[in-house]
Amino acid sequence: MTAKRILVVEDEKAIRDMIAFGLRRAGYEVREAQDCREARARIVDTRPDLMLVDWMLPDMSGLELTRSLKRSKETEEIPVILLTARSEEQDKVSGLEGGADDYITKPFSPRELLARIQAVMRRAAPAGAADVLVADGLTLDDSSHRVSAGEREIPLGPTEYRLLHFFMTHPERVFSRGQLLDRVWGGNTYVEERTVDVHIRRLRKALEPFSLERLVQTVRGAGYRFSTRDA
Amino acid sequence: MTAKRILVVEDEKAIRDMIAFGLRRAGYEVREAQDCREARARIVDTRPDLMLVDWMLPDMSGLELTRSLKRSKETEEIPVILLTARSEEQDKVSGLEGGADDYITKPFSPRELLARIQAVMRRAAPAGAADVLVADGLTLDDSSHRVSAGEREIPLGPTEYRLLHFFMTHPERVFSRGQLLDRVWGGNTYVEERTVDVHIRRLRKALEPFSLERLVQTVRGAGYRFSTRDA
DNA sequence: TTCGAATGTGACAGTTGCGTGACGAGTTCA
DNA sequence: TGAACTCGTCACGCAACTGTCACATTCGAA
Repeated sequence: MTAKRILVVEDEKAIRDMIAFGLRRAGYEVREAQDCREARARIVDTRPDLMLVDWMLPDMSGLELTRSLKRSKETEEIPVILLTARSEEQDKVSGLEGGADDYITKPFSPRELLARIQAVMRRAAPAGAADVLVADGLTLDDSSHRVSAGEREIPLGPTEYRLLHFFMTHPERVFSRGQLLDRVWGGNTYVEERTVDVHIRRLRKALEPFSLERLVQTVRGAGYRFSTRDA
Repeated sequence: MTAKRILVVEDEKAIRDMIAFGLRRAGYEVREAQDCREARARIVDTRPDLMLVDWMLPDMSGLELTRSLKRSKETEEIPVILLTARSEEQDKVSGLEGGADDYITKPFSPRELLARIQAVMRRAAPAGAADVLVADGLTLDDSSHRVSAGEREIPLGPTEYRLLHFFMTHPERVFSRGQLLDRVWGGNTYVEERTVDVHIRRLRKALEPFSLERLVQTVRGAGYRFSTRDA
């Protein structure tokens, strides 16, 4: 897993440096911005995983920035933690109403900051909805992370599991190698397309002992398909 | 087992939010009230399993509220934990005399709060209603805080106990390290995710002499799972 | 049938994830 | 006060997993 990127929007350089220092030590990749205008530029070119935004900024309040981010489809999913100087109750209320995911009052300990960041990021990762998928004799229970044929469990590696999960949630459809890389591996990984073949092979091999390999079908010239109907 | 309901009675919104936030992340259902009047309304319509009551409230002191609750048949069984700003011995004494089940001074850590809540709920559980969890040869008796295999008791540290308890109340499900930190350690703590591994290890080690370590299973790339079915 | 392109398959080396023992700091209890 | 716990972190090592390659096989168009 690559390092998470955090964008720190804070006008006071001293504070910004301190925060950045602490975050880098904790293994995050840090980008900085002095004001809202610069923040917007950074958002576009670094696509941060989380933002720390000071309440008081020279050009526009952090709250307004947050609000406007949450209004845009592009940016609404980026979690925001607001930094405020005083623990004014009113601020907190409007901060959360404005769409911030958490707030923290200065002064704060590095540990507290890290705790909030971790908590917010965890929350941002949504819990899956569909739980038990069934196709022919094959069952995939996502909550227990088990795949089985009847009573017998089928051991799968992480990638094979994700691949099968994707297929079972999108049955009867052909996906090109490129599409599979996007949706199963994740948009910004670069691996050879033929790598997909290998994992298809591994998945089939795991299904073989149960004669279920026919569920994973090759569509020559197009890609692969998961289907209960025979090819 | 459905989620336990906790009613938080605290006038300062900031503190209330923080507490509620932590409790929700730990899996509780949280209701909030700003003062004693509102608290009474919530008690009636939500029947909480436990109450957290601030000492200083605008309309009536938390102590008085507690006293009056303990006088009524309807409400005397609801456990109450008092929150106070200072750790004055005097307060503590009168707090407990007033019928509170426990007492915690601000500031407190999320884990401390969770620990007290669990302890109080355990104590409050009616003696007869054995909340004993069993899985294979393993028994966890929450009322006596004992874990045993057959006749032999298994010694566990506090964290290992909470971990096992959480697992046994959520069997057959995979939890990531992050989720475990949320639900076992408490929502706002920052510790390395690998710390979970170490406690898993300690738990397994304690179960080893009874060949029960297989109940705690690793799901590579996903987290850990408690299951009686073999991996 | 033949040939080139697409796909299947086994092996390999680098990487990652997890298990494990050790250690220092902080707590609790006698 | 000191001994016994407990906790979080670290470093090391192994086993599982990953991506890539080379070679084999299959398919379809001509």
